[in-house]
Amino acid sequence: MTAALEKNGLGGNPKKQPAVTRLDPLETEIIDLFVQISRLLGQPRSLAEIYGLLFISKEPLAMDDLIERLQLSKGSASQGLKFLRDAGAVRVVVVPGDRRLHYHAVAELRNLATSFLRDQVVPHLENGQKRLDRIASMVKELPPGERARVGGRLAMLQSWGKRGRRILPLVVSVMGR
Amino acid sequence: MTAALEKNGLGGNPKKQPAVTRLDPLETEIIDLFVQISRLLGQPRSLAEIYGLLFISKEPLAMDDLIERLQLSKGSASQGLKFLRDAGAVRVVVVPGDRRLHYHAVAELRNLATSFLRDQVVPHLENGQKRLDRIASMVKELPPGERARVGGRLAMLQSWGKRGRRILPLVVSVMGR
DNA sequence: AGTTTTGTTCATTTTAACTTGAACAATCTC
DNA sequence: GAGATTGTTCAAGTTAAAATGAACAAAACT
Repeated sequence: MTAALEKNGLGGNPKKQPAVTRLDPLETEIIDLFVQISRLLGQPRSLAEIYGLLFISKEPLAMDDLIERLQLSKGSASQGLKFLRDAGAVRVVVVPGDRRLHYHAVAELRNLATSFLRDQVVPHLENGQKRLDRIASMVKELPPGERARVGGRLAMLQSWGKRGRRILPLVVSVMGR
Repeated sequence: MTAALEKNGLGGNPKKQPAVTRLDPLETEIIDLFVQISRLLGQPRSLAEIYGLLFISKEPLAMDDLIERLQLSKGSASQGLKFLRDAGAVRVVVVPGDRRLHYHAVAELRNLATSFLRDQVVPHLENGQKRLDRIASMVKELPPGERARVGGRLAMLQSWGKRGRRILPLVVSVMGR
């Protein structure tokens, strides 16, 4: 265990180092909320912790800060921030006089929803569409009896896909503004 | 042995054992489609396999059939069917002259979407709402300066929750009929 | 140039979720 | 009522996803 995060007492810790600035109860509660959301959306916990802390922090934070306060490994922090950057959920902030990159949370729900759909949902739907096309061509080869029955099921699946795709703009519009 | 799953096409395999009544390519493809959807929705693969095979099967299938054709353990099959039953995604069919329960897939998208939302999404939202209330009461205790800033963030979260809940009926209506 | 700071990558370890199968219960058959 | 059939439960095992941390690269000081 690295010295940096050695002691972490809940009991008051001396002045000295900026030290293990523990999360206060409100921060903890907010982060837990994001962790819960991340489970619903199937995203890893560390992402939620990072985003959550950035969301509630007054000042932009550097990777160091996140590592210390959330007790993350360097690797998790780096990868998590990369993901959140790519998803447009956090933005880099340059703090004068500090070489480290800082981050703040993008809090516009519309942006978040849009990029989540674009990155996590749309690819699945497209992939599913390809698979459906393949299935459709297999069904054509079936003997007539089978073809009728299986064709009915196929039609259902196709309609599901269509409805799924119809939902997307709707979601965006409700999240919008 | 039920007649339903006897034939197996694919390179003829000797008589003797009923053997691994393998899935034909179309069944495989359909099941894979459901497996993919299950990943998007964060449900276990075995659920998708069971539902997928029932979805495309002409006749209702017994647990035995599922175990044999999907190579599942008894435990997975039993638990998977229980879950699907509870979720309203499959229904029990009594086949005269066979003591075993059989199952067929409920294919109405509206039903599926509704019970998915009810079981998997709504509880999260309610839980989140409770957490938000707890957070709101913590924010009240804050010194005025902090309270203003944090209050702004809190308001955002509350509005996210509201929008989330507004989406639900919308989804149901688009999936409906 | 050398040293320190900042950040990324990726092979390994850990964790949480899923699956397994043996024990058990309930019901039917003879 | 002994044995077979059908189905459930749950402790233990397996597996896939996520976290770790050491090695590395790039840039910024001195």
